[in-house]
Amino acid sequence: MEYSIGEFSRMTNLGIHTLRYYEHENLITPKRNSSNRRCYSDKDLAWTYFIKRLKNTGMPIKEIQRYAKLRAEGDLTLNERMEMLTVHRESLNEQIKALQEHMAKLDDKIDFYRQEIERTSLK
Amino acid sequence: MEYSIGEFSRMTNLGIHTLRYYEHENLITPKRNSSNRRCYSDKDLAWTYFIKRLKNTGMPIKEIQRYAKLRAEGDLTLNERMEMLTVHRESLNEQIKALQEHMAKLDDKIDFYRQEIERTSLK
DNA sequence: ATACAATGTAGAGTAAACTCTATGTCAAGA
DNA sequence: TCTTGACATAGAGTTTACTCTACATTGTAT
Repeated sequence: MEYSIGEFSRMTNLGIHTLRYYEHENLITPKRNSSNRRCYSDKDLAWTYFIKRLKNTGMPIKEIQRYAKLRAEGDLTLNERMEMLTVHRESLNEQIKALQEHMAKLDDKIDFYRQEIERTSLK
Repeated sequence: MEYSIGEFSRMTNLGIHTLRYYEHENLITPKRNSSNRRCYSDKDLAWTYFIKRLKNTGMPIKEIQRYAKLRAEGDLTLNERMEMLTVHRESLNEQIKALQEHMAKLDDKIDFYRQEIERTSLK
């Protein structure tokens, strides 16, 4: 299946402007039809979901760009891409650990507040 | 103990400019000495660490500002502050869950790469 | 007394990632 | 044929959170 930018925008929850911006940055590069309209494919869709995943895990556009470039170069870059993902995996792991630690401290603080409120009878 | 902005900057790993910016935004409001220099206290230090924690868990400055304002108003806002932290705790929890899911998908992808590289003998 | 390093303020500049505006093209329905 | 409405490009504007510049004071070591 092929989709217009409007359809694709609805499917991916990315604004039309954002999609054009991503294309400008060489992240998502749909085909064009005879009248120069963008034609997004199902492959573009899967790729877009992956881009969103990288973004949601804190990878900056510049680095996604680098990954996209390797991807466009084909199978010869498989090693390099795997390396990128492995490194990113490690940073994700550290992010999670850090957040869990923050969570524990936050819980301490909330407990402290509970006690304070009890003590000063502000319940 | 009291600290100059330079000392405080080194202790907190926040740039001098950032500290002045935070003061401008009413986040950290140190005392001043007779010649108008900032005097940061140990209380400011603990508070600054907490601010950093909120930031590192994705709370925007605007919201930290709101929290700081309540804090400055004293004990009568304990309830409200605890409420804020409880809500934030929930969002942190969801962040962690989302990251863990992303991690699982990333592992799948890395495995896929490993197989592809094996298959195409690019090792 | 003087140089110089740290600090003060006000305001401009930066980077990332969008987001919007102006203007133009084109296919399809009334 | 005329008018929408979706799409096109180029470039300007926005938001967040700093970060830096220019210039004036002040504290301290020589």
